[in-house]
Amino acid sequence: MAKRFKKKERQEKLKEKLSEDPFLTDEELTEIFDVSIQTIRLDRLELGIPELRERVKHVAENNYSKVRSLGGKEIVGELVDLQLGKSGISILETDKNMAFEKTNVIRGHHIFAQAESIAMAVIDADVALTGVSNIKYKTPVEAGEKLIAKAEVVRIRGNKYFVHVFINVSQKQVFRGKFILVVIE
Amino acid sequence: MAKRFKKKERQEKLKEKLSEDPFLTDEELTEIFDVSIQTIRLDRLELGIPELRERVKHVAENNYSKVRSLGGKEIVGELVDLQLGKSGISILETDKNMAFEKTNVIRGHHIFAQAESIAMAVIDADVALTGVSNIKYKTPVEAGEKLIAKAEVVRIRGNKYFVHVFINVSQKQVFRGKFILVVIE
DNA sequence: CTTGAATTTAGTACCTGTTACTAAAACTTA
DNA sequence: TAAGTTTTAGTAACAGGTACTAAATTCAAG
Repeated sequence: MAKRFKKKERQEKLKEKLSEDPFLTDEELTEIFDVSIQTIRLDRLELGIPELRERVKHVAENNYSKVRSLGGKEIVGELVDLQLGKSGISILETDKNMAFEKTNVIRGHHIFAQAESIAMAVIDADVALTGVSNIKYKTPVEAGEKLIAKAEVVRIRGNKYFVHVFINVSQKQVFRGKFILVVIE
Repeated sequence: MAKRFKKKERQEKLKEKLSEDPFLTDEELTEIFDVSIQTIRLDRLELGIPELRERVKHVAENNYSKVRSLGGKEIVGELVDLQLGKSGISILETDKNMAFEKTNVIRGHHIFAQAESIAMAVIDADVALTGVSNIKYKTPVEAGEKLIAKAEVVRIRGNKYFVHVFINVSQKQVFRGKFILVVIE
């Protein structure tokens, strides 16, 4: 990696490199492009690319909230109504990060995660999800649409809870699922 | 926030604070606990908590790969075998981040995401997930276990693909699901 | 009340990865 | 060859630290 490009080409490659790996220091870039560190800095300045620490911080910040809302301990979506043991409603605002790039369609597991987590929220206990059946994605959801999930406990048998979840986007149903949750004592 | 604690209590709170918000500088912590910056540093040293930049970097690094594997464009899990239009196998190493804190049981949507994404991978096209049925989580998966997902295309009808996915943990089946995928032209 | 240990504070030198700035050198191109 | 562009060199300063030494303060027990 010691080929010398001229300015424009180098700056293109620089952008590319940094979007691939935002963790590269100016010094490491020096070696990649075989120019002085000043040149790298001028390039970053011209391209409006912030310094390493800022880049890392952005990656961290973006994903910090993402992790909290998908994979974190909190429920996916915002809980707006809850009658413990009976029913609950949550709202999830979708965005581009949850969608396929080309089609802008929300990835299924985000919808599933909302459904799963509202189902668990209505049961106030340590719960294991052991069975789900009869899931249906009725229509694709686009980034930006607001998902409203309603969960209802329909039957309790021993430590097993049967919960139905329906998700709507402005009156139109986009998802339904029947969950079987097992409470762990 | 200017109450003075003694060492042990302060260190407990410090750990808590930083796990809530790892972006706090020593200086900000000084204000929170109303002690000198040296004390904060001693505390971090004793508790083995790295400096701000390291913390931010860790958040960024963790999520950089996490986002690529959950929510990102790539598939969830590692693709180890693929016969396009027919079948595929992926492996997902689970960890604590994917699990419930108390029970150490992997959250359902991670398993679902792996299943969904291997199902989509076997169909080489822009695909929308419109229907899933007959999902079953047979046994809870614990953090650290390795999930092996096998997907198989069982029927094609027009632009609809019927895919079965089975996920095993060391021979034992933990999940099965039937997906209906619609190819977008 | 005093002595000794634990705890906290103060201060210095040094580190990394930078910004901001000045100035010189090296190459293009007319 | 002169002028302009691009690159390099070098300096001071900054944030957010580490690592270390030493002094001041607090606390507990005799």
